Amino acid sequence: MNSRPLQPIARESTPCLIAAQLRQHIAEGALAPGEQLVEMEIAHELGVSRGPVREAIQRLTQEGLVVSIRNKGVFVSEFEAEDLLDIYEARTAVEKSAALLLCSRDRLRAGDELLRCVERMAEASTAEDLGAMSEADIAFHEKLVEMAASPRLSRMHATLLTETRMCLNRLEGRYNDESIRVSEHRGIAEAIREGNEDLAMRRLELHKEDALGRLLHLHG
Amino acid sequence: MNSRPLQPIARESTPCLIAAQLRQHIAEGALAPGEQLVEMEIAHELGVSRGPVREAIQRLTQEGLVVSIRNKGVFVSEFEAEDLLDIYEARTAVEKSAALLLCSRDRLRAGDELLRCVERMAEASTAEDLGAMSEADIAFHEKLVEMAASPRLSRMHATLLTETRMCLNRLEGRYNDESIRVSEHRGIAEAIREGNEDLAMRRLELHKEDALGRLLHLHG
DNA sequence: GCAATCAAGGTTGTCAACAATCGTACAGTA
DNA sequence: TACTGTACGATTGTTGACAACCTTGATTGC
Repeated sequence: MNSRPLQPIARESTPCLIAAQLRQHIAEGALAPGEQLVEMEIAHELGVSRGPVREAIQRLTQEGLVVSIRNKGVFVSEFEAEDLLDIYEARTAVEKSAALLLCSRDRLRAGDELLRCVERMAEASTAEDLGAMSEADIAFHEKLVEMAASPRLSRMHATLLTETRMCLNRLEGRYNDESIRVSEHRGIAEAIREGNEDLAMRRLELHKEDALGRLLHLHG
Repeated sequence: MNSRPLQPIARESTPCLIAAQLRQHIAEGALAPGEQLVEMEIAHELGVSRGPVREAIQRLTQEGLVVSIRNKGVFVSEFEAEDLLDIYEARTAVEKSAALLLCSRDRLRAGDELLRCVERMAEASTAEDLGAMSEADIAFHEKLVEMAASPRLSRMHATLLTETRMCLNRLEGRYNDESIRVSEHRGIAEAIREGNEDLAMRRLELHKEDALGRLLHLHG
């Protein structure tokens, strides 16, 4: 059944693996905003030298997940209300563009795939599993952009999604209208499936404002 | 007259300076697509060790300006027709979002500022200075996003602009309807100044398709 | 003539040590 | 008491050397 029995081996480089691990820790909140990342510490913990660690941290710096202060250290970024606005603004910009591409190319297949993501959200919602809920939420947006098959949009989106995860961590379990959250996503998926560009745009815009409303309400 | 007599000093780090220099060389075409960048060579040329150079190159890799092949080397990215589509798609996504922000915030000031950029384009056009023309073109788009005051949109856009520069280099002096190019930009600026969101969107979309049409015509 | 093998060269990947810089605590002085 | 100067600790910034790896070309055997 395996169409490609032998896949080209391409084990990722050490810095890449380290960066992925750190990224996940930050997204999950294991490394809290404001916390310092010490090169030597991480290096010792992973059993490698400072070089690869330094390279990994530098990637996170460029992604904006951590900020580096010369001769002082690197720290996990802290988000202000301003940043929340910016993250969601940028993310929506990318997703709108992706949705437009899908509408004019893969409508049906994309719509169905997204509806499948919505189903997983609904399941998590009825199970009242908030962690799975957030994961499914993220997965929906990831899929949306991924299917647009635009390397640059995807790359920009990946960073924004990590930042979104960081935001969602902060309000984990603190908001409760999960049904709205599910139906919003379903609305977007259906609009794309129907190829109704204007509707998809409006619903993505609404989704952004809704999420921001919730986040800023908790933040302020 | 000086409101801030003492500005906080913040000289950029060595890798940052190196990256900027390499980026410019790539954008200008001094480092042609496909060409190899050898760490040791660059290090020796700049009088530093491989460390900072490596860090700078790594930034360019993450920006997608160069591709790195393990144990072989890093090479300036080569663009296929597919990439041209992707670059302009992503760039327009960012610029549309920026334009919307400007429409609902800074309309008049932004519009005027952009019209000033258009003036510089027009001057370059009458002087038939194609280099200045391209620079003014880029400056217009840079200003557009910069004024939206969104750090994330700006960061994404910066990379896309460098890639755009690389594209424009290839057709320098090979297309001639400069008046259309100027009027397209003027149209976008005016739509923003008037706060006409729909019109601005349509004109940005048109601008993208026009540019792509020219580029792909020369490419294929 | 052709294929497989082997060696050489070059490039990146990794490492440990050293230098530069910054923040802080503490003592000294007006 | 408040301010200045100084020494210390910690962290990053930088360097040169070494190891791993891939590519390439020549050489050998068939």
